[in-house]
Order: sequence, then C-alpha cells, then structure tokens
Amino acid sequence: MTTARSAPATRERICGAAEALFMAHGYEATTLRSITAAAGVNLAAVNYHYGSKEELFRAVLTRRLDPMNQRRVDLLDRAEREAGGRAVACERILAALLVPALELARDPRTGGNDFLRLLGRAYADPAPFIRRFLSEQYATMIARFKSAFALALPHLPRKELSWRLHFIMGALSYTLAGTDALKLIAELKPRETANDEVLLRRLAPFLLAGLKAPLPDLSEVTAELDGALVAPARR
Amino acid sequence: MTTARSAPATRERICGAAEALFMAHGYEATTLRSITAAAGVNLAAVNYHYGSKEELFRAVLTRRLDPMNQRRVDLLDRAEREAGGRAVACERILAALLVPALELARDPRTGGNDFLRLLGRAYADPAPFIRRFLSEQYATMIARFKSAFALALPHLPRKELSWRLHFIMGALSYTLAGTDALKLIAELKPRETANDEVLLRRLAPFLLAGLKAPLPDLSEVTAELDGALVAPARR
DNA sequence: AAGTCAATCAAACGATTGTTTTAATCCTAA
DNA sequence: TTAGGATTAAAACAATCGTTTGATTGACTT
Repeated sequence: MTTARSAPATRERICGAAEALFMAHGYEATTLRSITAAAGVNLAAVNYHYGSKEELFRAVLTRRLDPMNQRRVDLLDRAEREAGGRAVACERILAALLVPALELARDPRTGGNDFLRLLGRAYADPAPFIRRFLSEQYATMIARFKSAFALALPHLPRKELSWRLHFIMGALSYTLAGTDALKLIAELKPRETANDEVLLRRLAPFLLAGLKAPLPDLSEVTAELDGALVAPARR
Repeated sequence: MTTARSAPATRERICGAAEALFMAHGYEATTLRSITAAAGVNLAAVNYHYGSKEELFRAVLTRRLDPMNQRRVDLLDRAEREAGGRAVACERILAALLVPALELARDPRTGGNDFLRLLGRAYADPAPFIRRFLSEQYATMIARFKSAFALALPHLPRKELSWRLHFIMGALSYTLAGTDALKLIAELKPRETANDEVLLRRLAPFLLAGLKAPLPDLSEVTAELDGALVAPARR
C-alpha cells in the first residue's frame, strides 16, 4: 500500500504529537502549527494525510478507543460464555468495563494515562462532531453492557439501570480526566494521581456498591433531601 | 455607584448571553462577537465592562457558583449544629452537597440547568486560568465536607475518603454536564434529561451506597479484576 | 447653560487560525 | 536510467480572533 518506507512515519508522528497536545490543551486550543512543530513535520502534512483538523482528532481517538471498546466486549463475551446460560455476576461485568481502560493506561507503548485524560475531556466537549463521534463509538458497547447488567440485576427497573450506568460512566471519565486542578480534593501527590491501577481498584468497589444500592423512593420525598429543601434559609 | 440608569443593564445582558453561549459551545469556541450580538450591545462593551474574555468567564461562573457553594456550607453548618457534638449522618452531609445544586437547577430566574452544564464542562477544561479559578472556589468548601464525612465514617481511611469524594464530584459534574450525546446511554427523552430533580434523587442513593462501600483490598489483588487481567486474550 | 464623566459606538489593530497552492523532492517500477 | 506517482516544502490564502482606539452620546452636577 503505502509505497515509501518513511511515509507512515510522518502520519504516526503527527498522530502521536497531536494526542499529547490535544490532551494538554484541548481540541480548540491546540493549533495545527504546534502539532506539526512538535512532530517535526511540515504544516501542510496534516491536511495532506488527514484532510482536516477534525479528522485528525477522530483518528487520534479511534486509534486507542476502538481496540479498548472491542476488548471490553470480548471480555464480556467470555464471561457470558463461562456463565453458561446464567447471569454474569456484577463484579465480572464491571471488571470487563474497567479492565481494558486499566490495560490501556498501563501500556508503556502508548501515552496511556494521557489518552484516558483526553478521552475523559472529550466526553464533556460540546463540539457536535465530537459528540456524534463518541455516540457512534460507544453505542453498541453500552447496549451490550446494559443488557448484561439487566440480567445480573433483575430487580432493577430498566430506567434506573440506565441512570446508574450513566453515573458509572460519569465517575469513570471524570476520574480519568482529572488533572491536578482538583488534586486538592484527593490530597494526593501527582505521582499517585497518575497511577491508574490503584485508582481503578478503588473505583470498582465504589461503583459496585452504587450499582447494588437499594431503589430510591421517587413517589414520596426523601427525608434528608426535602428536610433541606423546605428550609427557609436564603442567607 | 454606577451613575447611569441603564449602565448595569448592559453588564447583566452580557453576562447572561455569555452564560448561554459558553454553555452551548465551550469557552474557546465562543467568540466575543457572538456574545455581544446576542446581548445586543457593542463589541467593545465586553472589554470595557470586564476587561477581557477570561474575566468575563470568571464573572459568569462566580455569579452562580459563589452563592451555591456558600449555601452548601450553610446547610452543613446547620446540620452540624443540630447534631450537637455528634457526627452528622452521611445522608445529611451528602444532601448539603447536592441540594444547592438542585436548587440552582430549579431556580426559574437563572438558566439553571444551562449553568450546571457549563460548570460540569469547566471541570474538564484544561485552560490553566479555569483550573486555577475552580481550585480556589472549591478549596474551602471541599475541605469542610471532607472533615464532616471523616467524622461520619470513622472507619474509612482519610485517603480512601479523598478518593470517594473525588468519585462523587465526578459523577455529579459529569451527570450535570451530560448533553444529549450520551442520551442513548440512558434511553431518556430530552425532557427527562433536563429534569434535574429526578436526576439528583436517583444520584443520591447511588453515591451514598458507594460512600459506605466496604474497603477495597489493595494488598492482594481483587479476584474479578485480576481474573480478567491475567487472561492471555489479546484478540 | 456650560462642563464633566461614564457609557456606547464604528472602525481598525496586529496576530493567529485552518486550509490551499505551487513547486521541489523522494522513492519505486519499468 | 528514466518516467511518474507519492510525499514534503515554503509561501500565501481568506477568515476570524481578542483587543484597542478615538470620536460621540447623554445624563448629571455646579
């Protein structure tokens, strides 16, 4: 295919430099000139190899997102196979969701932690093309996991499960995207913050407990919430 | 102070228009020209009244963030007063954290939901001045709540508590920032997504369970996590 | 009624953005 | 070696950005 020997090198170096810079400054604030300068290539190379800045961003995300989500589905597949016809335990399902992210963060080839931060930030990006892209990337995977959780938690209404899955994705992406700004919350040294393995080992029990939490009472009001709500205090 | 009658009107209209546009497109992608056009004022008015785009953004955040965080601390104060010397129940502390956000979302005067989305997005923004601003805004409030939780959960190591508080803020801000892109996760109609009261009533039990979850075993490996990790599958 | 000062306006500033163009260069296949 | 397509290079493209300038307005004080 690509005839020249050094041809793919340029593409790869652009992608790598773009990943680091997108993660450091976000999509809008990262200029093509800074990317090409960091990659040591000509400015026009981006539009030549990728067509546009948007497509470059999609390529950066896809390169790591596709294998990670595929691995998630694979792990879930195997768990279901091993479970025979019975429901897979919540722990196993959740592990299938978290472990590929952990593996990615560990992978020394990649700027793993950097990418997960970039991904976490992309979740909150309002740019339509980013939102559309992520929706497409995640649609099938999320559907599979929702079905698996529904089997494992038969007492949980479907809508409640949807919400809890939403909360899980929230805590996960926010935690991964967390930079040093909110370091003060965790009182952690930067080295520890970057250690995603410990992070996920703490996150898993937290999420698991939330997933198995008793149903909220939505008909009548929760005592604590309304006790505070009816209060006159306006200061 | 402000002598002219219509003087404050311009400032306010700029702030309101900026809030809506920042929320819709993010900080970088929002131009001063679109803000002044939406507010019906001259382009130079922003620099005249606020000095710069950054200061305008800070003003937009402060206008609603300051009262909300103050209200959080006030609610916690009252709960501690009512508890006498004893520890406040986790439910009460969590309610003090969530209720002001709920109140803000309900307030018809404000574009409440819009602002919470803007805030959730700001958490993930890498711009240094934004991160610095949020750190300063949240530092004291977070410290107060961490101490309260530490009293309510004496068995929980301080570091573990820091992490769980981090997860809580993550699920909260991500959920509030959630736009329609991940609507498919929750299979919810847009109207329901915008209803933040139901959202928080579902979120509170989820977070409470996570907060009270048993301690993770960090010395030896969790069975489920490692069962998947040691697997050879690379596909 | 003259003067003062904050507020608004149109216009332009210099810098930077993503993208395109045109020519030079490289590597491979004939 | 030579023809030819793929890649790189330098330069300019039009558009847009945040900010500043200098003139003009209008309400209030003396």
